[in-house]
Amino acid sequence: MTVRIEEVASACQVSTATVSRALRGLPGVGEKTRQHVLKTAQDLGYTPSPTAASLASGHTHSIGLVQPDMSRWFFGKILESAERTFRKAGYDALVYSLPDYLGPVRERFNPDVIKGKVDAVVVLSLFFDPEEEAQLRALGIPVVFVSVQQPGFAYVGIDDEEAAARACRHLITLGHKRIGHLSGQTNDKCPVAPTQRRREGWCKTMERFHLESSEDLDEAVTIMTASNGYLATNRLLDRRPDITAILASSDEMAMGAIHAIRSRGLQPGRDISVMGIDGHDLGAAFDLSTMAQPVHQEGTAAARLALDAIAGRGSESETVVFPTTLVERSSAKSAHK
Amino acid sequence: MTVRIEEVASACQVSTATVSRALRGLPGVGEKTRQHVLKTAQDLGYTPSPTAASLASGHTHSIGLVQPDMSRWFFGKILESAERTFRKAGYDALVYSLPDYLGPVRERFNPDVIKGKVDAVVVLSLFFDPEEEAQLRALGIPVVFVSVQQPGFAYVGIDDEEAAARACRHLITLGHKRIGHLSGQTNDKCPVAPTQRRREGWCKTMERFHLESSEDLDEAVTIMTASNGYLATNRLLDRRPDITAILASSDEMAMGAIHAIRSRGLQPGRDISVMGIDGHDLGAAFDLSTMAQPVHQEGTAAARLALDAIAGRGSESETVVFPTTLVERSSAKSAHK
DNA sequence: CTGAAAGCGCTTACAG
DNA sequence: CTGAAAGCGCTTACAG
Repeated sequence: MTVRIEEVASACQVSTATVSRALRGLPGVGEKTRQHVLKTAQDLGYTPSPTAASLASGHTHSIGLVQPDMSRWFFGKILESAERTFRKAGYDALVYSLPDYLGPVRERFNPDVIKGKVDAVVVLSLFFDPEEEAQLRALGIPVVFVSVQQPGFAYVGIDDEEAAARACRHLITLGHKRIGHLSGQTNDKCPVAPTQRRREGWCKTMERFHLESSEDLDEAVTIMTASNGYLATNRLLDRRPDITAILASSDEMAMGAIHAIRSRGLQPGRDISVMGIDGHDLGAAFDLSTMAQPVHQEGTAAARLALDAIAGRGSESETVVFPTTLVERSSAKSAHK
Repeated sequence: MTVRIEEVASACQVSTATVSRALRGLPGVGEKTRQHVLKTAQDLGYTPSPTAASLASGHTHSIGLVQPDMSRWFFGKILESAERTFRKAGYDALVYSLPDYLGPVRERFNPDVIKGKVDAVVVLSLFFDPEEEAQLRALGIPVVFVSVQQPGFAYVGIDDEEAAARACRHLITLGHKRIGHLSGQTNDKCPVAPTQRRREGWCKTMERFHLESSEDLDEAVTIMTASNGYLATNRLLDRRPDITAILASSDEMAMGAIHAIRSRGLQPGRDISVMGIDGHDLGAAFDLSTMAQPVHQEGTAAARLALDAIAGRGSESETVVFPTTLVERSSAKSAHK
């Protein structure tokens, strides 16, 4: 704020150009000069004005992170991992919350708010309509989508259908035949939303094993929270008392399912099995079996993709799909009938 | 990126100064001129360069949010509420993660990384040493601390000691006499860390009722996670099988306690009562009784305090303390002996 | 109510 | 290897 490059320059008897080059480690500066500049800058407590540097260079050294709600586990996890990766590389993380569940249709994203503020954008769990997509493209900066794939853009995620299919197969292997499903709804037209693909995984797997996969066995909620999972499970069990297992589209919903089962005086795993998907940190405390996704790696990968794109490396629409892992705990056990 | 203020000005036959004033709603612009400028800017798709505006005005319209780990529930919650408040006011949120549990002493905060990038800073759950504090002050911008009070700075939080005391009294009222405590450790010397004050609340209350509050009844962990709460509870119960209730310094630890109790074949509430502090979203799924803090209000209040300080309103070291609420669920019930 | 012009503090061709 | 100078795109006194 107070000491500027000019002062460092005059103190060193060099031009501001040389100070600028020396400080940023650019070539074309004599070793002695560089050392002198570095020391002087240090002594004077000089910090370059990021705002002036941005204006002059055209680079902001900031990344925009657009997501629905950072207080939710998955988003917080991805954001944290991405932020650390960005910070190590010298980038700041600008977070934008764009709630997608406050109405039937979420608020549109206006890329103007980040125009000129970031060098790249990472979008979590949001699907953009053609207009938003066009505006985003018009920004002329790299964009990476996480969790929900946007055609033509870089993407990081898991194979949601396969994850659900494996969870479902696990329950079938344990001897379950009537397996209910807890799914989420998307307020926007988004066929690639994870919850839709997970539902597909359940549905197709059930069919493949000639088991029922009717709508009657599927209960959808608006937001996939534990409390909605609780309510949905009660509705499901009231309607279909013959169910012996439940596959939830997310661990948080699965936790709600476990809560509901317990509050009915039943025991998860023994009376009704439950499987989730995600690998939530609190899953262990619920003894929840799940298909875990490598959240930390996903966040880091998304950040790296953005960083690579800024550096001109990698393709514009690179896709990284991580494998999921079966985590067996006591919420899913053999069916005994 | 492409259309600049100059173009809008010449299209309107006015100076850039007038365009600037008109667009920002400043006084001193004729109504007709303003409308014309607004429309032209709109038609041309003009968006002011934030970076140029910052350099010229000295304001960044960004707020720095410094915290240990946004993937943890409490931080994510506060961040989300603060971000929305900032965004409504036209401010961007720059998030900085400064892990405080990766070693015996956390990494020092270097305010240089945010120098010139933000108009104010909100610090969550971090206590700064004299050097960090001095550097922070040197930034010359408003700073608001949340959760951990830093003398001389604005603060938003709850009365942690009182919250723990009330939780403890609740258990005593239910007839419990041997109440164990799960606490956290602070790696830095910080007597005002919430977990320390909560421990005080338990300790003093037990003493007041002439009940045991020895170290033997207190089990401390490094990070207050559910898994550490699980381990700590097992250690505590192995050592003191006479305990009938546990007060945890955080809901996440309480969840671990409930997990431990269940895995011992016991039933929370019936065999051993558990109380937490925080009001975690997943508390209901655990049937966890707790002293809830108004997290959303705290995040909003912290943001408002920062905004007010930027606007020159409010005192430099304003303090906002929110009340906590007893939430009774089935994890804490009457002792039957 | 409006404009000309300096200034914010850097970076970057362009010369040498 | 180093410097002079233009330029990044706004905002803000200062005049009128």
